[in-house]
Formats: sequence, C-alpha cells, structure tokens
Amino acid sequence: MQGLGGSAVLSLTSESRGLRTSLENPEAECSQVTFTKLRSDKGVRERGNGVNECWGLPGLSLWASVLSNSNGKVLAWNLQDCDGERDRLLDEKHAVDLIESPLQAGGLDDLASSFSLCESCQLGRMGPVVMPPGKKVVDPSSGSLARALTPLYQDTEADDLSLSLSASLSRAQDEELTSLSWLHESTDLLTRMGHSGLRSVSPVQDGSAGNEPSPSPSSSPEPSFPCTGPSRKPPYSFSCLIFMAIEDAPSKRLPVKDIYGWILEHFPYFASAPTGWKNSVRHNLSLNKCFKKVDKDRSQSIGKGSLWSIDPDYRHNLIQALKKTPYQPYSPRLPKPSTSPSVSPQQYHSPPLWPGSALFGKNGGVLLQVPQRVIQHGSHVAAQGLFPVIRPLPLSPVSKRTTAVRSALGDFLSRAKHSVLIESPSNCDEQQEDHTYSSWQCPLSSSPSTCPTQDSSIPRTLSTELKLEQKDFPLDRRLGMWTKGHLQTPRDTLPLKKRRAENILVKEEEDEEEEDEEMKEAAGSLLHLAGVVRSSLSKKIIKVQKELKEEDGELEQ
DNA sequence: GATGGCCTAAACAATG
DNA sequence: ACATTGTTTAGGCCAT
Repeated sequence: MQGLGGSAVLSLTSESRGLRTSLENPEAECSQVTFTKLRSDKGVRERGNGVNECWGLPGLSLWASVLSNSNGKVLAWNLQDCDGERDRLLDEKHAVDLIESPLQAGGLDDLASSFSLCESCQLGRMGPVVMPPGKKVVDPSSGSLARALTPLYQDTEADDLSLSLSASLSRAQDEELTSLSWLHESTDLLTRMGHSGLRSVSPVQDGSAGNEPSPSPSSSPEPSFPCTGPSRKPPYSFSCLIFMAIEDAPSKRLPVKDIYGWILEHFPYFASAPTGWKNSVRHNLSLNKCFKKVDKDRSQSIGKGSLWSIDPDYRHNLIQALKKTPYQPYSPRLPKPSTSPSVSPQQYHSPPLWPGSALFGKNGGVLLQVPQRVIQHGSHVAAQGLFPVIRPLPLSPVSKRTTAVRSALGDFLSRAKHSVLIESPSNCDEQQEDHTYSSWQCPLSSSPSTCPTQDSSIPRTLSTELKLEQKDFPLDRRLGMWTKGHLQTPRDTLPLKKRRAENILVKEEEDEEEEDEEMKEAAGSLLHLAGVVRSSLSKKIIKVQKELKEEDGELEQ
C-alpha cells in the first residue's frame, strides 16, 4: 500500500452560514488528501437552515458530506463513495483535506472523536483536524479509503480521540449532543452517504433523493473499489421492495407502475439494470401471496391494471422478511465471507429499528421523529470515532433518521459487545459486479444468519416492527404459511391467489400478541441503547472538556 | 443430495 | 395495434 506520508487532514472552518472548508494552502501544513467540492445544497434539509456540502477526493470514489446548521455547527458529516457521482457533480476545487472516516451521522461527536487536531493547522478554535502521526496513512489507490483506515481505529479509543476536540466542537457538542437530537439533523446528511469500502450495493444517490439514476458501475474510474459503486443491487428481495413501496404509499396501495417508480426512485440501480426487473416485480406480485390485488375503484382512473396492497395476513411475514434480510438474499458469485472467528458479523448490524415502527411510537418518539417517508438504500456507512466499527448500513435519501439512529445504536451496541475488528480487504476485493437484481452481500458477514436484520429503513408507516432479536425458530414455522413450500395443504395445488382467496386463517390476535411481545423486547433494548449512547457521549464530552481546560491551563502558564 | 428461497426469463392472456 | 399488466411455468443459483 502506498502511503501518503504524514497524516491526512480534515480542515473545517465554521463560518457564519454553514460550514466551509477553508484552508488556503492545506498542503503546506499537513494535508494529505485533497478533496474537491462537489456541491453545496442549501435549504434542503427538512429543518431548513441546513447546509450540506459535499467534498470529493479526485481519484477516489469518495466524497465527504458535511452538514451544518445555520450557525455553522457541524451536525454531521461523513464520507461516502460516489463514483461517477463525483465526476458528474464535481464543480469547483477546494483545498479541503479530509481523512477518512466514515462517520455516520454522528455530528460533532464523531467528528471530533475521529480526528486529532493538527496544531499547526488550527484555524481559530475550529481548525483542521489531523490524524495522529502515529496512524497509518491512507492510500487513495489502494481501494476503500475507509477500509484502509479502519484498522487505524481499531484501538483508537478515548486516548487518541482526546486529542481531537477543539473548543468550538466541544461547545457545539454541548448543544448538539446533549440529546440524541443530533440524529435528527444528521440523518439528512445520509441522503448522500454511503460508505466506500463496504458499501457493496449501495444505490447511492445524490441529494435529489434518487431522482437521477446513478451512473452505471462501469462509469466508475476506480477499479480499485470493487466493493463500491452507486449502481449496486439493493439488498432486498423484490418482495421487500414491493412491500416497502406499498407501505410507503399513503393509501397503502399502488399500481404496478407506481411500484416501479418507487423502486426506481429509491434504488437507482434499477434505472440502469436490465428491464427484466419489472417482470420480476410483476412476477412477485402475482406469485407472492403477501400481495393482494385490490379491485380498482371505478371512480379512480389510474389507467390499466389494479392496485396492489399488502395482505394484512401476511404483512407480518413481510416485516419478518425485511428483518431477516441478511443483505444477501441472493448473492451468486459473491465470495464466501471470511470465517475469521475474530469477526463477529453481528457487530456490523444494527437492530432492525426504524422510527416508523410501533416500537418508536410506543416509546414516545424518544429517539427520533420519523421522516415522512423512510426508505432504504443498500449502502453502507462506516462508523468511526464514536462508532469506529465499519459496518454496512443501508441508506436512503429518505430514511435518514431511521438509518442514523439504527446505525448509531447498532454500531454502539455492537462495539460494546465485540472488539473492533476489521474485515479483510480481500473479502471485498473479490466481490464482483453482479447483475442479478438483488444480489448483495454483507461484505462482513459470514453467513446470512450472522448478518441479520441490518435492516434498513422501512417505511415509517409500517405498523408493526422488527424485533431486535431473531426468533430461534424459522419464520416459516412460526407462521406456517409463509412459503409455498410449506403450504402442505391441498391448497398448495391451487394458484397462490386462489389459495389466498380461500381465506387461509391467520389469527390476527395471535400476531398482535406476538408483535406486542416483540415490541416490548425491542423497546427495552432500544431504551437501553439510548442510555448507553447518551452515557457514552456525555463521558466523552466531559473528558474532552476536561482536557481542553487542562490545555488552556497549560497555555496560560 | 434435498429442499426452500429467490431471481430471471419467457410465454401468454387480459386490459386500456 | 400497441403497450402495459397479470399469470404461469421453467430453470438456475445459493443457502441450509
């Protein structure tokens, strides 16, 4: 690996409006990696006042997004892979130096936690942040920047991190991080985020929430990023995609055309995929008993075809399927994941939480408010700093908060439970483009069963929620009729739709009870997580503040 | 090796 | 006539 020498730099300067990178000549100081500005979107955040600037690094499939509020406070930032997106959007060059660090939705806390101040480059109280000299350097040509850097942070705990917080960051932290409200803000940022190294599928989009199809994988000029690219397959099966689409619809029913549209909108991969996927969607609608055709209201003129809805009897199944989505529903040609015992795939996965779930509702929206539409992308965010474990995280332009919370909490939980270990790059390198529509594999998982429920965002309107823990018995045993293969009754010989028409009974009461149990479990776990996270944040802030005071004291002397 | 889940392709009919 | 939608069948790959 060719190092860059020295340390990489993150330079950020808070200005009156938004956050702007501002080094005049960063190379003169300690820059190692120069990012170029991709774009700046203002006023597009849900809460307004948001400024989201994106910075890309030429030669790397990476770009950085920095979200700040109107006061210039950094709410969140992250790096992501953008491949062709970068080329397409790159407009002006700035001497911005970032290091790595996929910080997901972490705001100042993560930002500060993952970088050390470069004293020589400090700009006021919020100066450049530099990687500790002892840290390894990233080689842009070596593939995933995040991957390359990740090991550097395996043991980068508070000791190293303590170097990094500037006073302004600390102040902002006080305001931004005393609650988890930062996640509200930061999730917006996730619109554009993915993770370079681990995001093997991620249909990364630009800030337009997926209105524009991502460039084809071939457009990526960096073959060294085998795991990256904006046009990777979503991690979800078609049934899950359809489910999300329908659930995302206010009326909970959609014509096929709109289902297409939804999928295209949220998973731009399909824009450039062979058209067969539409056939697959229709095939799924017809074959999967979870989907029910709704007789069209004559008064409604939706054109040809019917509306499709979720069969309430099978809705739970779909949720379970989403929950179970191992991110490799079908992954031909993907390498066998590392079986290294030191890597626990679970650490890379967040619990299947999303703000729209009843879980959140029952917890009074403790963690988040729910975005109106929560969708998911199969992209990954690597968390470092506070959540240094690089883990895949599905992202979507509209599921930001969900993603942020679940990712953050999941990261934290995972980190607490496991030592931080990083995947082998070869794992990723072996991945190849697969044009099966849904092929995706958790690059860090060793098996679907161990790479579970990293769900992703799911439409908030889902009225049931995923459980934090898997049942220890198969879904099809729980629900009996989930798969046609388990439909052992004579009905099996009937077409699925006809079978459905025969009113296969599923006791809703039982489902409700089961869901209640799940919600209770999930609620407990979530609240615990929230407490852990807050506790961690508080400790970190206190520590940094203490160190700053000490530094001030030394300066005075 | 059997089984199940999922994907893909294709053919065909129905519909607007 | 055409495009779209819906159904069905078949075959393949992968994981269990």
